Amino acid sequence: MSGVRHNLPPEIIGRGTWYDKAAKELIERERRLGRSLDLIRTESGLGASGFPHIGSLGDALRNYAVAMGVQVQGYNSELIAFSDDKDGLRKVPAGLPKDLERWLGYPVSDIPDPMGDCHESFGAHMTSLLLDALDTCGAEYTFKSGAKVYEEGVLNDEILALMENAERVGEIIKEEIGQEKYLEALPYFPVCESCGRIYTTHAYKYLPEEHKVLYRCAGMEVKGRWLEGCGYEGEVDVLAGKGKLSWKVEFAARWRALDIRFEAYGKDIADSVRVNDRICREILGYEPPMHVQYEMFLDRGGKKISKSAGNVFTPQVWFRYGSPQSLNLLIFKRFVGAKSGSVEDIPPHMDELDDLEDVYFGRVKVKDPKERAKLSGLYEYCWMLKPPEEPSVHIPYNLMTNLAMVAPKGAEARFIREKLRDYGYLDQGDRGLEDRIRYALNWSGTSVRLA
RNA sequence: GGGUCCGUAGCUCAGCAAGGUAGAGCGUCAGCCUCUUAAGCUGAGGGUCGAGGGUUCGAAUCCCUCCGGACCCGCCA
Repeated sequence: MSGVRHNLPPEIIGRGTWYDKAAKELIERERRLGRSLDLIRTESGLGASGFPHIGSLGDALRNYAVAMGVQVQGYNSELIAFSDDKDGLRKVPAGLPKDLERWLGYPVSDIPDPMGDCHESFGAHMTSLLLDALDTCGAEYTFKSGAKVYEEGVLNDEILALMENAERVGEIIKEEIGQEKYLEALPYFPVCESCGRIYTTHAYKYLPEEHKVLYRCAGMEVKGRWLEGCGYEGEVDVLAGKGKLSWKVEFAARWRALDIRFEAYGKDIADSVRVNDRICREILGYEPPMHVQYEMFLDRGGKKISKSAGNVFTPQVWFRYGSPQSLNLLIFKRFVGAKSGSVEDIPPHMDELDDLEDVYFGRVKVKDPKERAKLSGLYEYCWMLKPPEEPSVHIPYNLMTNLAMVAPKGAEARFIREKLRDYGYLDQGDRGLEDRIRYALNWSGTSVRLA
């Protein structure tokens, strides 16, 4: 038996992807913890204080993918999409009127919609952009508004526990990240009763009998800029939904109140998650959800995508040039690694999705069963486990854009279709061709304008 | 100060979860095809997998150390 392979042939888990492995680990962990397996929830926090970019969508989709993996294993799951719309406005997003500055520090759910009166608030508008993208991508979720959650008192048990143990909370925060602020301050931001802002208040004393905090509107430095408080001294019932928990403890409260079992997060909030894990376990007595940390989306130059740098790349931009499934592919194909997110990524992902489709439909043979399962499974995840019955027509994206660029004005679609027929691309049908033509025309139109 | 990721062909990267004969695209070169196009097809060349150690019958893959590059946190969220 010398020289033989000692490894047993690997069992393929679920659809063979990373998500299936993670889902299996998650279920095993829950089983070990002795918790109910009736409904396994994952969560994603939706930023509501700026235009959602590709990274915001990525967070939600990754967490949704793990929920799908749980379903593949035969269990019920659900993604909670939690809008952080009780957060204050810290900065006026690029592209919006400067006079929004007067709303800095106000909860985004209290600021009027600056983009017409189509939504009930600034936060609602931003949130809806992200939810639209999730819908387009085919994700299913249960939506929660942070502001409403506070109003409805969903987190009240947790808020009481945190206030009553505020001293211990402060110690944990100091131990984990060295920040001493919460040795003094309570981890709660009241909305100032006088001026309406949330980031200018400083909660300094808790009255347990009345479950109220005393605060003063003292001002705070936000994003390198001093937000002057109005000086008001007041008190607020922490169970009345007139404020919010600091992020240092809010995750923990959400996890327990909403019974969250898994949450992936970007490395920018790694410290916060570490603190929240301890708060959740030690103060709230709830074993925190399983976590996986992922890398941020970077642009082609390796820079963090930021609104101020002007390299914002939104899901809506992607959908102009590529299919929702190709965007899902960008997000799903690697979970933890760094990745770029720019328009340059669209053509290769459109082509790569075609390759995966060939594997899924057996038109391309992959010898290694593990490899085949992984590629085929990735394809299914890109379609949110609802892949089409028939493959679409496959045409290299570059060819499409090339034809689009030379097509005569006014007859582009007909020209492209005729050329493709001549080239023999349409012999097997033209399923999905209309979309591909639209993407290519959008692409070439933009390229021409840029040139 | 704390943490994460990356380093594989000229370029951009995949492969690493779950160890089993180093891959793709682009570029280059040779040829073919085509109604001119950043189009298409066939083939070729090209890599001590950042360095060193460890585990192993076997390491790009797992572990440790180091080097180089980048990012995040140390305000707030």
